[in-house]
Amino acid sequence: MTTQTGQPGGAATGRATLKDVAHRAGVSVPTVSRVIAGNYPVASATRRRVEKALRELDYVANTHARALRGHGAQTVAFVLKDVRGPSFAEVAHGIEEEASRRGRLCLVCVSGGDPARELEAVHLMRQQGAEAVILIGSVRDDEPYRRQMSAIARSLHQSGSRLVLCGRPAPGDSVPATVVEYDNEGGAHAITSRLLAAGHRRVLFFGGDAELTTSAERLAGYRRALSDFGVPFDAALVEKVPFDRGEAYLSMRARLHRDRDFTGVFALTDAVAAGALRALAEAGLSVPRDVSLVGFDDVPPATDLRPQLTTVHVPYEEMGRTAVRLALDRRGDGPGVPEQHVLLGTHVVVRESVAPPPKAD
Amino acid sequence: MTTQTGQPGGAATGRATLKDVAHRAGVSVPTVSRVIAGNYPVASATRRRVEKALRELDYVANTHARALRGHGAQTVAFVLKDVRGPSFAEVAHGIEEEASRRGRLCLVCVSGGDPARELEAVHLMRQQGAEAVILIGSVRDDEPYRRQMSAIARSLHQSGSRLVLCGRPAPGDSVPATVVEYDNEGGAHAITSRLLAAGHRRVLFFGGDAELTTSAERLAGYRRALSDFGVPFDAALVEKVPFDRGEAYLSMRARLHRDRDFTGVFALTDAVAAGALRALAEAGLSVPRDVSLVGFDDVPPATDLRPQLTTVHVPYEEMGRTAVRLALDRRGDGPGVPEQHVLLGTHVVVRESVAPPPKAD
DNA sequence: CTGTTAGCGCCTTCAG
DNA sequence: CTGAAGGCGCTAACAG
Repeated sequence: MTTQTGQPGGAATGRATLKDVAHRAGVSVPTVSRVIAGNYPVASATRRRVEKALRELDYVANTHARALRGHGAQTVAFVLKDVRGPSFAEVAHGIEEEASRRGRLCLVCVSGGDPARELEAVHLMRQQGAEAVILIGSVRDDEPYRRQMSAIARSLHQSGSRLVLCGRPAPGDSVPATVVEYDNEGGAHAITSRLLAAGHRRVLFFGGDAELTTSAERLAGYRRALSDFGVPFDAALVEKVPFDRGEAYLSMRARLHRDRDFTGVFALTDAVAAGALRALAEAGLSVPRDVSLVGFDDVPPATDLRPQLTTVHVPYEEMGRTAVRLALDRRGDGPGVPEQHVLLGTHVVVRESVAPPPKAD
Repeated sequence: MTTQTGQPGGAATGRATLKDVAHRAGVSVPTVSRVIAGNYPVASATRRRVEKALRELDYVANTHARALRGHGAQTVAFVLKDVRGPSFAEVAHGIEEEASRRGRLCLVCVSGGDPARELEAVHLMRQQGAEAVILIGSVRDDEPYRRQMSAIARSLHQSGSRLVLCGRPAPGDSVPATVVEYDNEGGAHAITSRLLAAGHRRVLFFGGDAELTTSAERLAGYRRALSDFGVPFDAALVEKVPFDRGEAYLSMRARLHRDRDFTGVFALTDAVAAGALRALAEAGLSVPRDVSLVGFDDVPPATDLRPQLTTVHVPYEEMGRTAVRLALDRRGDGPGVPEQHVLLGTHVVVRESVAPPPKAD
């Protein structure tokens, strides 16, 4: 590595170091360092020579050496299930924008929804000394989850970093973590209420693995709305289907083959709604004339559907931005009052997919 | 930092270091290192004590120190315009999957399409000593671009890293960069030919900034198809519109207001097609009965459109994977034969949005 | 089997 | 204004 030829300045291979630059400029290493930092007096003749050498050798500082020396790595890390999901992508975008606004680089990992992979990713990020580790998306909220998150939060906290939980529940009180959630239950309540207010009484809750917090919370909102309207809950109207548009299509097709005992559908996500819509259309059912349909997420493709989807807006991008902001601004606080919890609002976006149920009930 | 209390093992703040662990286990630092590496004989009694201390102190290695010591940072870096674009997201996913399969962490930056921001990102990534720097997406292929990319490629190459250009042209020959492109021109030719073969003669080329390579190449394919079918090119049938669905909608609405002098539309991307479709539908034009419409990209939401979009499939995810694979496998090669160039194939996916033009021509 | 020594690239004292 | 010395955390050589 560097110049082992004895000849100063004849960089052979590898990146040029301060030493190489110093040799070439005929000065000492600290002088070069000072020219770069610019926060110390250096004779302008010297400075010019150094700057020339810097340019000629195409010098770039070594972040690792810098991180080792003092100021840790200026990085923000995050883990998500899959960047291809539009809602995840929005969160990621928010994180990246806010991080880069603050001069930070981002580390990403995808977990594919596998908790073990997520843990592994966290481990790598811890090794990197990331300033914040942001974990995104729904989980099974069980004991192991809480225990693990608490442990991670504490480890990170102790090493001067911060765990941020985004769109997933806090693992318990007095755990030094930042939690940024959005109002799943409220959004689900509001959108279900729309359907109910329009006169629907048989509303299919379509999609979701009840084990996952997102599904559970949306289901809870659905049930509360039902109860507000005095409509009894019917377990037969809860259809369990994966998050995916293709699966959703198949699932709705099967359901329609079995029965059509509903006039409204609350799809767990916009993508699921898209799949459902296709099955509905193929079955000769018109939305919203025969069946009303709503989604959740308000991702851009929701406006490409015909009819355009009435759905719940979730501030995903803001969630990402907030995660970074809170984690970074909180740095330097002592161990006092370590928890932080933010709940972002959601709201219904009315478009074209809801109408009163058909008369012939 | 670390344990300055004099009391061994009483880690106060900051992450535990090998020294802390060594103190607590009553051994020397290298011994701990050896236990961790596991590639050296250590007495099992000692090993157990060390492992206990490791656990108790919640030790994690410091990547920066490791990177500094020898084997550089095990990271792959990439820059893209915006993760929210489905096609970009697919590339990103391919990169992340392949990188994590090889135990690498990913560094990301978004540029917003601004070359200056992109350059800045590259600089940061160079400082990080990333094993590969992958630049994704369309560019203006001018002299400054080529010069800059060549310079970056050479710098990176010299420091043992690698520049990968993904979905953008090579900056010239004998530049030590890896280029992974896909066949824009061929895809555009094929899909335009579909329209032409169905009998269309007035095909609107809808969307795109001709300055950008992607647009230019797709336009070239369109023109070649025209020429193959003996249809004269008409500049009035080239509508310049941004990549965005919303802009596309507005643009198509305006166009339809002006004239309807076409029976087929080749939208530059699926998102643009979605916007166009909406305007078409609102104008009372049925696709494909009145107008045929095709897109490019074959992203998942293309199947949510009604009718489902006939489009060109682009292997975005594979592009990402290939980028990582080539960059990492090529490491250790000498300076000989440094260029690498891969052109991935594209193909038409026939769905429902193309039909013969209406009879009443 | 284990400890001592040295140095990766950088920056911050401290002396000139 | 500039150089010499030391150390961040880790690992690879060498001793013992």
